Amino acid sequence: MNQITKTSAAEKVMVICGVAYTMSNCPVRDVLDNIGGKWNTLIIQGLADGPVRFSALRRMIPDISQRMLTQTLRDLQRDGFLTRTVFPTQPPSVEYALTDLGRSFLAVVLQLVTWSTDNHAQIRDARKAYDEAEG
Amino acid sequence: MNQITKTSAAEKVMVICGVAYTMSNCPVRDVLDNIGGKWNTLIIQGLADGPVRFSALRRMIPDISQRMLTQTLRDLQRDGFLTRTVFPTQPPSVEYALTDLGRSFLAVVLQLVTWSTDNHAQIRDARKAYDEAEG
DNA sequence: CTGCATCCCCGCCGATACTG
DNA sequence: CAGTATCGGCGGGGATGCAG
Repeated sequence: MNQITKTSAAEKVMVICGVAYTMSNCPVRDVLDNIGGKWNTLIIQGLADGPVRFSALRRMIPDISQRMLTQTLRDLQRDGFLTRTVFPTQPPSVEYALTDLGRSFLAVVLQLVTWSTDNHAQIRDARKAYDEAEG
Repeated sequence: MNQITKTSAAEKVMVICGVAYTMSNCPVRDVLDNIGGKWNTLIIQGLADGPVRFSALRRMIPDISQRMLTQTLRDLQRDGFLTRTVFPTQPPSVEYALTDLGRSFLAVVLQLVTWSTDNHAQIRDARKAYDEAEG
């Protein structure tokens, strides 16, 4: 039987591709958090061409609040996707850059972008048809 | 300049890989909604081997509430990832199955799973190192 | 320039109870 | 069996103001 998640006596367990994980140590969850967030993938893409300073990132993604920029950058740094280097200038400047892990992840993100654009029309059509049918 | 999103006079615009979208018609957003959700990818994987009935899905993913199962299935159906077929038995039975689009999407999800498991250890280590350094 | 703290809204999601 | 309806918590994320 192809069981995805199961509830054992004490601990919730999810089975993905035949391997069991708890909800808290599931690798897919860890990655999903870095994909599902509103700004994560945009920031990753923003760093694709090399190190970028904080204020430059803000200009690249004007819609983001600096609160979310700071927070998302910290999350991504914590997970090892990017590095943060502070230059002791006056006023200080901070540069963010993808790590090897981050570049590897960027490849996955770009595949996602490719698939999305390739199939966007189909999704929109399905959505429209569904909404018209149900009302 | 590699601008990701820009704010024009009236409408917020995001630029991904050189192409501009509004926040509401962005293809990546549409797909991200189907990836970032808590249960979407699990359900997609649950249907990998063929059509599955509602109650069978519940058994495959015991942690999910039937509220979220119903809702996520409806969302995925709306976007054209799966079909819903009702059999007029007594009591009624409903079968869910991936569409071609859904199977295509499943491939993306599986690549995500692969990348996650391959790089899980590295992420956990980075996270641990970060937490120990900062406190 | 970069970042933190605070307030607050809103949508996801869980729990529970009820229908054809 | 396969839903729907309702309530409520919790967290993501926006707006604003302050600090080094």
